[in-house]
Amino acid sequence: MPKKAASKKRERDPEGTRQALIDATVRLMLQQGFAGTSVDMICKEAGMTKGGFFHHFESKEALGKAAVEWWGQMGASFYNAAWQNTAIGALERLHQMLDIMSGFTMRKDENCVCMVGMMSQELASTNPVMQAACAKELQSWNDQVALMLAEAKKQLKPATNFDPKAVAWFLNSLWQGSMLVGKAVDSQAMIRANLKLARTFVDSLFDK
Amino acid sequence: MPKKAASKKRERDPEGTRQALIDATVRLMLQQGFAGTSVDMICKEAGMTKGGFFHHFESKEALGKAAVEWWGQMGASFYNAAWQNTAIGALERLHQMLDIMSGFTMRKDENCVCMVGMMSQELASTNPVMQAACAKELQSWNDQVALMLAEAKKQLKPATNFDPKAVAWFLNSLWQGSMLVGKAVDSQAMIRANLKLARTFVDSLFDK
DNA sequence: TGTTACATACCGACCGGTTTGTATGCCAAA
DNA sequence: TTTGGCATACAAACCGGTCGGTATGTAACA
Repeated sequence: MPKKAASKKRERDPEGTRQALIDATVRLMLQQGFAGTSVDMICKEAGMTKGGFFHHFESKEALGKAAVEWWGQMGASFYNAAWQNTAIGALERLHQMLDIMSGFTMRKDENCVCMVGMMSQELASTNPVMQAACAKELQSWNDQVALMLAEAKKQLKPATNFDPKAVAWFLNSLWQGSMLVGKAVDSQAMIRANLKLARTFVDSLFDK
Repeated sequence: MPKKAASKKRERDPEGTRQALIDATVRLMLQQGFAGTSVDMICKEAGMTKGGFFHHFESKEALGKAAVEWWGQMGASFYNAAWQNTAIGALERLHQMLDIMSGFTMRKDENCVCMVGMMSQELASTNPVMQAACAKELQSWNDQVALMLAEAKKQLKPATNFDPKAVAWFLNSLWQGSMLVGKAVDSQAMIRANLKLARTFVDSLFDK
């Protein structure tokens, strides 16, 4: 969403340059992590020089934060197809979300990995700024899922009482862990199998 | 286990020095990750100099591999209390394992984190040596859990048929993801809640 | 037992290259 | 003519790893 209407053809496109830097960061850090990715590499990947980079971001950390936030928005825009689907019941929405997640494992030449999970694992215990940024994204994902679970509880008979937020954290953790383990054992099929089991777990929360 | 009886007092202790380097590595990398931890820092932490370090390990990567392997042995020695407990049934052994995992969240001044998970997340996609080392540890954990699940299947009536290995990967992923998310949102209680839900999930695989 | 010969454990200076970040200046758009 | 976007050049610290040297232990042999 550009702040000014891009009516004229712009030769200079600071907003685009900034986004190009974020895109390059995501691409590289998803492969190599934060510390393993240098500002020089990011600049090269984005077709930019260091001076230009530091014009847009005051530090590497600030860029990392921006990249995590962008990843969160990006993700939400995918998940919204399920989250906002008021045409179907809450449990079906959860199913649809799991299908979307499964879809992430199907892309050719692109592994199913998460920027938030990677930055959390690497930086959460030493970098408060990045930790807060990651926690925020995980929180908001969780809130959405908990919302659906709470709604499903109203629409259906829960088999036993359960805490929507706790179950959401369960699914959140499973998802992050699946991507982590999937990368190590190099199996996207395992991630899909996990999501299938997650579906039966969610179903088992409700009667019938 | 020294090769020769240590009857005399030894001033030099290469085995101990090597282990001290591994210990220091685990301590530091658990906080800062692989790339975020320099060889100099490790040497300082272990009270050793760089020259000495490279006498014991040919590279930083070799040390990382050794640290991951040591972590795997360390973990197995904890889990064995459950894995090898032939006095109880397989499902009870699974319960006991989940309790052990829960215990990891209770330690003061020590977060519940995993060396294997951290190295996987950071290095699996760029460093084949570390990826293989991590995959091996995750595999062997999984094999042990799958074994218990298969045995439980024989001892009890499964509610529905399930694949022990797939369920083991599910639990493995949940466990890794719980530690990851727990670090980001700074909540060991959430990890414990996840493990409790894992227990009900495992129980739901069997009738009654 | 004393001596010689050698292997092992360890030290710390040093190397080339890379790191994040800065200082400065050019050039096009407003 | 001013301002903002970007490039060039540079700084100072730090990186993994090497190297020459020393201290310590062991084995063979006289």
